Parts: sequence; C-alpha cells; structure tokens
Amino acid sequence: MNLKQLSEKLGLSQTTISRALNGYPEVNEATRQRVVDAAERFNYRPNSRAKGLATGRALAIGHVIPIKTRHEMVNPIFGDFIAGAGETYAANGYEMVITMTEDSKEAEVYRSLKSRGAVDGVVVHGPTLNDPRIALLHRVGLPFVVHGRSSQVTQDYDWLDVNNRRAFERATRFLLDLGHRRIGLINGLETQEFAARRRAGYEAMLTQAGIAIDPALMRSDEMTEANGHRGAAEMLDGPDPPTAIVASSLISAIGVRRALEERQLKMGRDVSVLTYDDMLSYLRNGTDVPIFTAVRSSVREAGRRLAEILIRRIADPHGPPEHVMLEAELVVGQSTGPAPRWPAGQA
Amino acid sequence: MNLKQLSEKLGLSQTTISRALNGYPEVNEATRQRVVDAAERFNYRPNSRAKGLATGRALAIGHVIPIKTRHEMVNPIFGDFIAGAGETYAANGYEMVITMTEDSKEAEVYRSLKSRGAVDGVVVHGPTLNDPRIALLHRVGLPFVVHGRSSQVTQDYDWLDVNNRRAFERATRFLLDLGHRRIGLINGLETQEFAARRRAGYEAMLTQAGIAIDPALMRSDEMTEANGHRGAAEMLDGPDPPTAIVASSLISAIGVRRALEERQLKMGRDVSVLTYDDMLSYLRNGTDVPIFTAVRSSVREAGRRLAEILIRRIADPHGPPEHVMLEAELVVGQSTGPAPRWPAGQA
DNA sequence: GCGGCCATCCAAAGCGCTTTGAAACGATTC
DNA sequence: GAATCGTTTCAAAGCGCTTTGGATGGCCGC
Repeated sequence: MNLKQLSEKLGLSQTTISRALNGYPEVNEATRQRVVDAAERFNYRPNSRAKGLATGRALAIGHVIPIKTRHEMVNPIFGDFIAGAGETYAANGYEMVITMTEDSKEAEVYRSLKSRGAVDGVVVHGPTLNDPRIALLHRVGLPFVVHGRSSQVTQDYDWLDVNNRRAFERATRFLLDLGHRRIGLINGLETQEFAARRRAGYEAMLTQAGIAIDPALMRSDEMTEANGHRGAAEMLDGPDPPTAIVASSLISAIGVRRALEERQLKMGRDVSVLTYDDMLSYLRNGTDVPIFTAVRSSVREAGRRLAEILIRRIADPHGPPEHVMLEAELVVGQSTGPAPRWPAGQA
Repeated sequence: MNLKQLSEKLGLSQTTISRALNGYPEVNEATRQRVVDAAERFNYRPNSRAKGLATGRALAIGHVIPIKTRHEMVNPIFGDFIAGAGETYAANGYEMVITMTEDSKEAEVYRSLKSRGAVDGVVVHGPTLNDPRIALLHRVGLPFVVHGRSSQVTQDYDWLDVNNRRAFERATRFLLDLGHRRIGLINGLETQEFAARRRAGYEAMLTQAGIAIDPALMRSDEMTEANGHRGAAEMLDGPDPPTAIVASSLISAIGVRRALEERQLKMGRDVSVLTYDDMLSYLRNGTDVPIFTAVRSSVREAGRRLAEILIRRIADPHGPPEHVMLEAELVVGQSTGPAPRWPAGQA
C-alpha cells in the first residue's frame, strides 16, 4: 500500500493524506480522522526512502565502530551504550545505522555516510588524544557528538563525558584515606582519552599525598579479564607489592580478583580493590550490596543523553555546542578495607 | 555533488554516468574511466535513498533487539555477533539498522520495517520455543534468518545454530568420564530455545549413565555473574553438593568460580567447572592455555555466516531454506579434574 | 449582490537516482 | 547504394513521498 493507492481508496488527494498524517493544520479534523483510520486499517506507512528523498533528511543516525585491525576487540560497553541511545532514537523517530570498519578506513566511512546522505549525524566513540575524526567531521559538515572528549582539538564541539579525572581522584583518595600507600593502577589503553584522564586523576592524588609515582604499579592495556589478571599478578609478585589496586573496568577487576585468589589473598583484607563500573546490564556489581567498591556511572544513561544532544544538534546545526559532564558516584562494597600493617606476603 | 551536476560537468547524460558507475556493459571503456575518475575527484557517491527509491531495494538489514521490559538486559553476545555480521554487510554493500524495542512492541516494529521498506531483511535473535516472530515474518513477507532455532514451528525457515544439545552432551560426558556423578547445571533462561536444548543434552547424558536427574542441581536464569554465583553457592551449600558444574556462559562460570573461592574450594581439584564459551573478544577464556575447560563456538563467526545466508535469501526469496549447524569444540583447561573421592566439604 | 476572507482541498513540481525505449552513427553485408 | 547490425549514447518516465502555489466554495460584512 502506498500513498497513491491510499488516496484513491479514500477519494482524497495525496497532498491531503500526507498532510493529515503529518499533522499539518490545513486539513479538516474529520478528514484527518478518516485518513488516520484508513492508514491504520490498510497498514499504510510512508516509504522511508521516498520520505527521505522528499525531505532531504535521513532520519537516521550513524555509529561507526572501528574494529581494531590488531586487537579485533569489540568494546563491551558498546552494547549498553547503544541500548540507551536506541531508546532516544526510537522516541524521536530516528533509525540507528551501525557501520563496523577497520580503523584505517574510518575516515572514508564518514565521507561516504555524508555524501550518500545515509545519516543525519553520527556519534564518535572512544576518542583518542587529539582525535582526527573531529576535524574531519567538521570539515565534511556532518553533525556529531563525541562520547568522551579529545584534548588538543582546537575547534569546539558537542560532547558528553564522565568526569574520569575526578572519578579516579576520588577512588585514589578513598584508598589513601584507608591508609594505603602502595596503590596500583590497572588502566585501559592510555591512547584513549578517558584512560589518560583517569591516570591523571590517580597521579594527582598520589602526588598530593606526597607519594612518588611508581611505574611498576601502573598498567595500560585493553580492558580484559586476562589483562587485569596479568597486571595484578605481576604487581603482586613484584618486590614491593601494592596493598590496593584501582581497576578501570569491572572486567579487569574480575581478573584482579582471580590473581588475588590464586595467591590466597583475601580481597578487601589483604589487598583492596576499587574499580570503575560502567553499570553494564549483564555485568552487575553484585545485587543488593556491591561486591566491588566502585566509582560508577551508567553508560546506558550516557547513551540516552548523548542521543538527545545529537538530535538537537541536527535540528539546529549552528547552535552553540553542548557539553555534558557526568559525575561518577562512589559506592562502597566489600572489596576495600584499611591498609594492612604489613603488605601481603610479607606478614 | 549529485548525478545531474556531475553529468553536466562531464557533458554526458545521467544515464551514461549511472551505467558507467554501476558497471553496465553498454558504455565505452574510455568513457567509463573518465566517469570513474571524475566521481572520485568530485567525491561523488549516489544518494542512498534516491538509489533505494529507484531500485526498490533498501540495501539495509535490520536487527531488532528486544529490550526485556523486566530485566532491561542487553545480551552480552550481541556486540560480537553484530561485529561478525557487520563484516559481511560491509563486504556486500549493506547497511546495518538496529532497532531497540520493548519486547511487547516487537511485532509492530517488524511490520513497520516492512511497510516502510526500511530494510531488505532481518535477523531474528534469541528465539524462544515456538517463537511467534517466525510466523509473523513469514506472513509479513520480510526475509529473515534465525540465529538459533525454534521448535514446534511448522513452516521451514533459514537458521544458523550451534548444536547446543551435542555440546552439552559432550560437556556432561567429559565430566562423567572423569568420574563425576553429581553434576550441576547453571543454565540460561530455558524459555530460550538454546538453553532448553542444552539442558536436554545434559539430561540425556546423565540418564544414559544411569544417574537420576536432580532438580536441586539445576538452575535456569539470566546468564549473569551474580546468578552464576548464587546458583553455585546454593548447590555447594546444599545437603549433597555437586563435584562438578556445567555453566552456560563464561560470565556465569566466573560467578561459579567466585562461589568456589569463597568456600576455599579449589576449582579443578575440589570442584570441576566446565562452561560454554561464546569466544567473546573482550572475555577471553585465558590467553594461551584456557582457564576453563569449555565447549566453545565463536559467536562472531556465527554472525558472519548468518549474514551471508540472509544476503542470499534476499537475492532469492523463494529458494530452499538453508540450515547451518555449527559444532562446538571441546577445549580442556585447568578447571576440570577427576572426581574427588569425597565431595567437597565432606572430606 | 459583490468583493474579500477563511478553511479546505488539490494538481503538479521536485527530491536524485535507475531503467526503458529509442536515436545516432559508423561498420558491415548483400 | 540500401539494408542491416552493433555500439554507444541519450531523453524521459518512474520510484513514493513532500511541498508550493493555486483552486474551490462557504460565509462575512458592506
């Protein structure tokens, strides 16, 4: 069923049908009702492509996911993020278009999306320091919002980010307050902006407390269980092991826990663990009482809100840039406790 | 830059440009080269919706993700699956369109995708027993492939599935061969077809070995770390605890491991654990040597192959249905060992 | 009774592409 | 030299919608 057929069936012009369905005022309320009913009855919905052609809008938003050619890693937070964004899109009549691509071809993908008119805007995921995509998208003229931030970028742009620096300041502060002096950091890849900020927060608090930064207690790697385990294992087996570890994700923290348990160390007593928690739906940090003490912020909520910003930006491409900073919340679980008098293994 | 502008710039008709770019034979090779070069130079790409309108094809494939209104759970394997499917789509010029929806509105979403002509076909995720979506999609006339199977559906349809039953037969058999007699099952939600099949495989092997099915050793729930932990904890604290546990996902297995460690039980010695492993990129089962003994099959590979089937189906809507059964592979890790003489806690 | 003004509806143009049917032209054949 | 043919190109229709610029008719005030 298309517009023409429906119009013939109703004895009305296509114009009137279109207007009735799109809520324009110049159509009699009785007529509108008749049209709406008929559309419902005949299961009529305007063809997306035809509508897009006529209006010049795609009513779609793109997410370009770089699949790292080396790691072949799909970011685990991705699922929850787009679930959040998807809610907002659905509520606003937008479609979500996802493109997986080798990171080397990412620029080409953006150009293509723009010149083919496939989407009205895009979300930039996982910005690095001085991320080249931002300048590219500005140049190409494709509206976008960044999930995170990229420093050293000169132009202003829309972004939504968690205050990662402050989150890790708090986390480190919390452990310092418990008397810990040797605190390890199992971070994400520090080429990613968020990880760099987390490290900055960690270092700032140590420095403020007069504690020297020790590279032996810092790891920067893809946030997997295996890497969390390896990093913690190396630290714990080192000459001067930490009494506390800050991890950048719940998955890494699970690896850390495994390293502790292998060494018969009790988490929260012998070694404290504090993690960042994205609040993923399938990886809850305990049910009622949290397992890990954590700084947390819902990535799903971030998706929802970022999508709202992007939709506004598409409606008004030249308005002033929006910046949203989310603060992570500290929740105390069972994985932290006062620093032991003697570090683990030396008691 | 659109077709018309490009054609004027080249002094050729739009017809010729279109044909040259789409590889039709009736255009002089020299002319084609000239056109291709110009398109490249002016960064011209045909508008997606105009092309779609003219051809009647969307060049897009839909994935409808039901967000369970109660659980609000995003399936963790989803990310890797669409990464695989995305590779195939990209290679074939298809776009991936994702719609998140409450499960109650899922039927409406399919109808809408079809009548708006938004996609050429869809992937059905997570089929339940006698899944209503299959009949619906047949009725609506939207090409689809099911990831998994749904029994009790009368019509034939395309599917790609792992042989879940055999995988769990093997897993159970392996533990039986090690001398285990009390084997627990931490399964996914058995309203999902795959989980039901896994249970059937588990039960079949126990029965074959002359062991009575004990409901006290079986759990069926969303596959989260917390549920894995709770299920294992209950079994282990029960009157007649298992010496081995089969888990339905690596995430559940991690919860099981936590329950063991809380009880000072050594995995692989006191209690054996065998898990199903979807081989998610961010949740590897160890690096070189697997941590968990597992039956495994790559969900990413499944995504790739399923997408190929769907693309063939779209090209030939009335061809014979394709069925692909993937066999899971058994890999031996450190989490299994011979059954202890006395069950844990009773030594 | 007439011009003017709403309210309501419509015909047709246009969005950017593909594709049909035909034209133009040189080469080949009889 | 006319008829035929193959190659290459083009004009125009059509995909299904939105939107512009009227048309129509009823109603008001004068």
